[in-house]
Amino acid sequence: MTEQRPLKIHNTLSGKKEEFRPITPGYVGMYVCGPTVYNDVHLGNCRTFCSFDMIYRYLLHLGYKVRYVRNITDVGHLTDDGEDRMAKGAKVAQLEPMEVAQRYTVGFHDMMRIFNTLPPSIEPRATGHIPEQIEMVQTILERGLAYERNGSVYFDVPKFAAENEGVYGSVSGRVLEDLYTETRELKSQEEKNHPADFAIWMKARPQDLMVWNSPWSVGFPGWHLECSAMSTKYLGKTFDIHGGGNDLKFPHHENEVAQNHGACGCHPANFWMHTNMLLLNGKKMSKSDGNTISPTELFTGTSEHTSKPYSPMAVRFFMLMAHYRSTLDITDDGLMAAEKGFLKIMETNRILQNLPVNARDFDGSESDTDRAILALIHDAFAGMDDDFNTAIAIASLNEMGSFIHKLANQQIAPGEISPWVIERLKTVFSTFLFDIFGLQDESANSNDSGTLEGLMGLILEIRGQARAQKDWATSDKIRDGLSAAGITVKDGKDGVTWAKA
RNA sequence: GGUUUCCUGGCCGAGUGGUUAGGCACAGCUCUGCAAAAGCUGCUACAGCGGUUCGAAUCCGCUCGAAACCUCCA
Repeated sequence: MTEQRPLKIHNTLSGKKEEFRPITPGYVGMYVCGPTVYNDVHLGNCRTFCSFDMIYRYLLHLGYKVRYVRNITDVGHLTDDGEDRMAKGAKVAQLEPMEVAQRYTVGFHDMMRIFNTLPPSIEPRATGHIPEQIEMVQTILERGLAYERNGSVYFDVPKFAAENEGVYGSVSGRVLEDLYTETRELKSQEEKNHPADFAIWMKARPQDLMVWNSPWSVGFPGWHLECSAMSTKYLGKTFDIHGGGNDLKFPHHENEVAQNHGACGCHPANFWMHTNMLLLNGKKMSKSDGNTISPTELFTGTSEHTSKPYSPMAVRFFMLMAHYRSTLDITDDGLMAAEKGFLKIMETNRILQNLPVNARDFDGSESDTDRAILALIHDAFAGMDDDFNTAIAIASLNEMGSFIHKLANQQIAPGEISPWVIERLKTVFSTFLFDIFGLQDESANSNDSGTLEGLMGLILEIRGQARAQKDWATSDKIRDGLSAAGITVKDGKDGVTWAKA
């Protein structure tokens, strides 16, 4: 493994950017909390997973061997009324709980594919790791950090906090004393010694459908336990990066740390990364209060919040324009700007990749233009190295784009940019756009593009003949007709090109 | 109520003690048969009030406003 460039990552534990050093040089273990599959994925999930997809891709780009684990939660989440989420969905739809999980897992995977995210290395399911979770409960009990009450097992937060100073609260920044006084009055908490305690094993009630036998009762594992058990199983007791949405900091991640710590006496992850929320109308998107827009609605333009459909890649680009730790407000104007920006940068890339590289033009020196472009390339990577700042990288690419267009328009002389710099530009652009940002050229990607190319070639040839004869009526009729069909004709100095609008 | 974060130009959004981020929109120009595209130029902002500093949008304090978490949520 060769030396990696210094990479800075914002660590929730310290609240600062820290230089990233993997436990094993060249290898990265990354765990990201995945979706609970009891409903269609919503956009907020997509932003988080797109962000971590970009992070995963950049780590790969840097040459790391990454084991990326992202779980599927198909049991254990309790709803407000204490009912298991999977069971609730099942009752509504008259389906087996696992049938519900399966349906939404498939839907989730479809959506991830639409957003062009790479699949994780391992995608463990909570229901597939019940024995591991039971084992962990046992270990925690043996270490005296949990207690059994009527068949349920609760994690003893005060005891844990007393024995491990500074650990509980390290993720969420919460002060233990505050927790005791702040925790709201919740029903059915009588069994707990302390309001801050949480269940690691729940005894089933008659209405619970997804249950397993355990030393304590027939029941099911607590919500936070699956991530502890599965991250340990696949990444080890301590691994490099643990990620998830901001809203999981408390209680989920805090309790996860407590469990891992309680079971093995060590901190599970060196770096905790949290993505920020997607906002709609200035507020967090939320499943429960209806302030939401689904990815499908975004793609079809059927939401009241948008004026037109936006393609998946336009949406992905929209997300990339903001830093992953910033909140991102979804607005129609913002999406429109992103869509334009996306189409333009893809077009710039197409022009760039078609630029001829003529070695004879190279006079052997490094021009000011060369240096300017090289500086921009440096900026783009420096932005990524600084906590994955995609906004900086995009800004740098746009500035490179200006040079590319000028070169293509012969507004700067071909000799002003060295051939090797153009080659470098080509590599940098495709690396960023496709490998790191995970974008796809949607216009190139339709099945009938070959047919379309042929048709367009013919049509534009006819138009060219009309123009040569100054038959503007025919020429404009073709242009307007194509425009109406969604194709923009671009007359350039060296001929005609076209693009889907 | 407690904890934390944020407030950037018409809009979206980076950044951060001293230099125009970038995009979108808009205006003018170049090119063009016209238009589009592309290029060039213009638009130079950091919620308010104090303080620190040679210098702050960037650090500190207060105020206003917003958001997140404290309860399932990415």
